[in-house]
Amino acid sequence: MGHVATIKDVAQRAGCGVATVSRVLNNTGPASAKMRERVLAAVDELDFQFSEVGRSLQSSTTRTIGCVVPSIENPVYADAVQGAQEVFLNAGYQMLLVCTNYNPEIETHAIRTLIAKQVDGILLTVADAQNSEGLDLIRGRQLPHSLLFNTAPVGQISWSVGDHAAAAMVADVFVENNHNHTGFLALNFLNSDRARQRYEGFVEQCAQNKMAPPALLEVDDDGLDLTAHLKCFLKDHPSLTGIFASNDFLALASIRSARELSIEVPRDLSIVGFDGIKVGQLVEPSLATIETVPRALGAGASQTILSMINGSAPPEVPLEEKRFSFRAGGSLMPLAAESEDDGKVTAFPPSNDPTHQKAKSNRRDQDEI
Amino acid sequence: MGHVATIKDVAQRAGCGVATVSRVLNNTGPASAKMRERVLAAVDELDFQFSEVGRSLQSSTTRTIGCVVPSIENPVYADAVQGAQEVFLNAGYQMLLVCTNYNPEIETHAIRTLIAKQVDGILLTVADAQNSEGLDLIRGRQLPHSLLFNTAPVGQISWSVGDHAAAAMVADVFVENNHNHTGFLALNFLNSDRARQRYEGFVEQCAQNKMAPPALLEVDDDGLDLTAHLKCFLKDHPSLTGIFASNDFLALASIRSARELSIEVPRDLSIVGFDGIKVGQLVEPSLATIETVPRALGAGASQTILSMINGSAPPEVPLEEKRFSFRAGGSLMPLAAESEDDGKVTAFPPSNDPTHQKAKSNRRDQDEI
DNA sequence: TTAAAAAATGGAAACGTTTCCATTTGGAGT
DNA sequence: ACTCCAAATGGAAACGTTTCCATTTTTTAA
Repeated sequence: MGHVATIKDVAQRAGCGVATVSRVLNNTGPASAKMRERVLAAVDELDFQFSEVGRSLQSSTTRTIGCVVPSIENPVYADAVQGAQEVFLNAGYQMLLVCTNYNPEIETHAIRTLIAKQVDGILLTVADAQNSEGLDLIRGRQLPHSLLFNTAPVGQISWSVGDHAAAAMVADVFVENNHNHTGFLALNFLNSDRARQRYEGFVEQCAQNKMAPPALLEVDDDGLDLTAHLKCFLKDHPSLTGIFASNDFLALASIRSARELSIEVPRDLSIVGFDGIKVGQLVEPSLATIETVPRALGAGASQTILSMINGSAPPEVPLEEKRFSFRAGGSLMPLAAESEDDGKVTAFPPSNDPTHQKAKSNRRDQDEI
Repeated sequence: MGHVATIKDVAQRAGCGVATVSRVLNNTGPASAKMRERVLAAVDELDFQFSEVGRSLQSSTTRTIGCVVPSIENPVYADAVQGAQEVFLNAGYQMLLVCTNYNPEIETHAIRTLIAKQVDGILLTVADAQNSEGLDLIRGRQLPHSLLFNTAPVGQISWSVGDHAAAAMVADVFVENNHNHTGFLALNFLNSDRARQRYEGFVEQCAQNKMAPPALLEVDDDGLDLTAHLKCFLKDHPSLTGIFASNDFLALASIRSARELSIEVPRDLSIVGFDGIKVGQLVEPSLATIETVPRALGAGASQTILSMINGSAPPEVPLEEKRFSFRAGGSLMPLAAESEDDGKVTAFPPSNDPTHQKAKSNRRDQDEI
């Protein structure tokens, strides 16, 4: 890597001062046609390009945005990050990406480094928005930023799904389909405040709907040993007819595990996912789920940050009903209505017993195309 | 954002010169205990943190790596990027990510900007490794870099899957299962040299195996109108019994479309995918596919770059057989052997006719757990 | 032709570091 | 008390820009 040309080299070659070169190249301030030409020629000959580092030092702006998310192996984050990246790129910003793997220490350290690198803003999904060292750092510096996916503390901007309300909607869907005994399947709560929000929303709305309190199955890794967990879970809760999985992968894995246990979905067990990943529509049965718009959230949050930087009007976070919706699918089937409808359901046929043939309404008209 | 402290502020507060502060904080050079303490106190009081911009200017190193990929909506790239990011982060580097959307202009522009930002290295998947303006730029500056997924031009390092050989393996699998009339399903070739490599490898090995030359179905978007395309395709090629989809999403979409056309997979049509995405094992039928190790490739390529930077020994690109393998799955079923085995197959029962009941070997023993 | 105004140009400071080198300080040995 | 040496310290230059301001050149008007 032989010496790479600086503005001084250009100036020398063009026989002028550096100020002139700067003016010509940035089109700031006057320059004679002859000078302009000589400078441009020199630039060409030397293959000169400004050093953004020098520029950043002088302008105290880096045209770089930090982005901190738990993981992009999860397509929800991947989509959001890509949406954000696109918005930033169009605005002339590049994006430093850090995946924290749900590890708060990495999160804090990454944010610290991003601040040191003088990013112009930070887009982030933290493990816990109520208690994030990194977030405090950012606030302390008054750095333009926006939360993404996190449910924001009061007074904070956040582009979130609306997990509480979305989960409540799932409870409503279950009750409409006569499922009163449900379960909630989650990856370990420690990971994220989103999972907790979903659980809370679901539990509360179940209560509201006079459904049985949902049983909780918390698994600690998304490996394929879900089958064993599921088996125990269903044994412990024989009256259970529907499971709300806190994300679509978990939902798909559940369907697979159920199949292995000779439990047919949705005949013996209905399953509803969360996120609305693309592949959910390709499989059989198709996945009933909460459809979200991660890309739009990512893009919106980015625009919020950009507007903070250039002082323009920030975009509004869309209303909740625009941020999620229920997507029907073959993994959820209505249960035959019980005799007593609004009271507490007392005796319930054990639906997860594969030998027990339930009234088999063949309705699959939901969203099958 | 009130004035953020610089090393000068610290020096002033500690009552010493900036050089001393630098020495103390970087543990480079001597400092008395008393001085050390005063500096540390000042740092604490002022909440001082070095500006990496200033550092970069002085050291002409940014501890930042550029990463350019087509898209992270594709989990293959997402995994690779995340693997890379992790390696970089552990080595103290952060990663600037650009998604090009398969657009060569964005690619070139992004690389130009990354160079201007003085990244210490670039990890990239280009649209066409044989002809990439951005790649030329990088080579011109002799910037540490590594290709990822691209099949490298001679003399170039690249962490690629080995698409040609992997696709050839699919041809072998098909022929072993008595599928001689196959099709190749691709997203538009213009997108990537990888798709072309796979097609070539498949075609060549089909010829090698004395199979019929594969029919090509090139679709231009991964929307859900694949059904119409597939219908035409199967009508045009009635003897076709197996399809090699150039990625797993396409494969899953094909299975879904087949289902819509009342073609049962694998009974009426076998399908093999490419990539080995996680969800392929969760669905029914499970997806026969080429399993790849994108995360490992991303990590390896990163280490290559790091070794170029610090002069250590670069890791070896693993042998092809370590980089991909065939994963059996329910979407592929052996065909009943034909009478003439090695000659060209002449008359073939139209397998895509759903009324035509083929010998139904129920073998699903492949990798079903 | 000359004066005044306008345009073009370059020098130098500033941005926040690190590091070289010269200077000062502190101790140990006499 | 003095010398000598090592340790500690600070000033200043350098990294690559932009921009202020002073200076030089050109143009315009009289």
